[in-house]
Amino acid sequence: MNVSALLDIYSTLFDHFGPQGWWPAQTPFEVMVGAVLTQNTNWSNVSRAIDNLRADDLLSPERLADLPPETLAEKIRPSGYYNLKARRLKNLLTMIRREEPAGDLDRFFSQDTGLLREKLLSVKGIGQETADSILLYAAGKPLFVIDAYTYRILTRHGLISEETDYEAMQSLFMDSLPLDADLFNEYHALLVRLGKEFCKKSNPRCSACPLRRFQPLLIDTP
DNA sequence: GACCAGGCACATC
DNA sequence: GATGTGCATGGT
Repeated sequence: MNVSALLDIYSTLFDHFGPQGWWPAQTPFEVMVGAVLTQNTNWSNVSRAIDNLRADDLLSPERLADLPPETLAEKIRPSGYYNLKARRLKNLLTMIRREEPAGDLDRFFSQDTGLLREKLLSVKGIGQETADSILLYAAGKPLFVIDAYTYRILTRHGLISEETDYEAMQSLFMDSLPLDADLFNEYHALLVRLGKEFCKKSNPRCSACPLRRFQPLLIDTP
């Protein structure tokens, strides 16, 4: 894997799908909430949960922090794992309130990226993908987000081994591409788009995949 | 009814 | 350190 291959894949995806306009949210705080809610969950379910919060005007750090955990859980029920995710959101809100009592997210995000990432990762329920999603899509930091689709796409095309971990995949992109938040934003969104349409866990539509010329290992199962 | 979806923490060996 | 399991809804 080298720079030109990664850029070649990017161009191919962009030419095929066009700009994805990510993240699907109205505010940075909404991105943070969505990043937690979408853990191992279909976005359409997350969207319902966020609609519930928006309908009650709860999409702010202060108002969500003041909400009883049971009430929060009920609001986000459609996103699945709702008790777990209510706790995770509460953990995140507690950290933010400790860092920024006024709930000033701009100020929070103006910190050093590495430090910010550590603070996010220290929250129970925020792992690498969720942290990086928040950093890229809410804070605009140039970090490449790795997810299940990225892993599946790269392994199925024989571009990485199945043992490759999160950090190694992230380095793959970040060590060769320019550290550009707009590029990383679009690239990750395009990989998800490709994953949803062509690289599902079962029944991959490999023969119609825009990246088919990159795959030495074709998996076109009946 | 089985399988899947933009993870993560924790138990157990 | 690797591997397994709980968490849960809604769509296909």
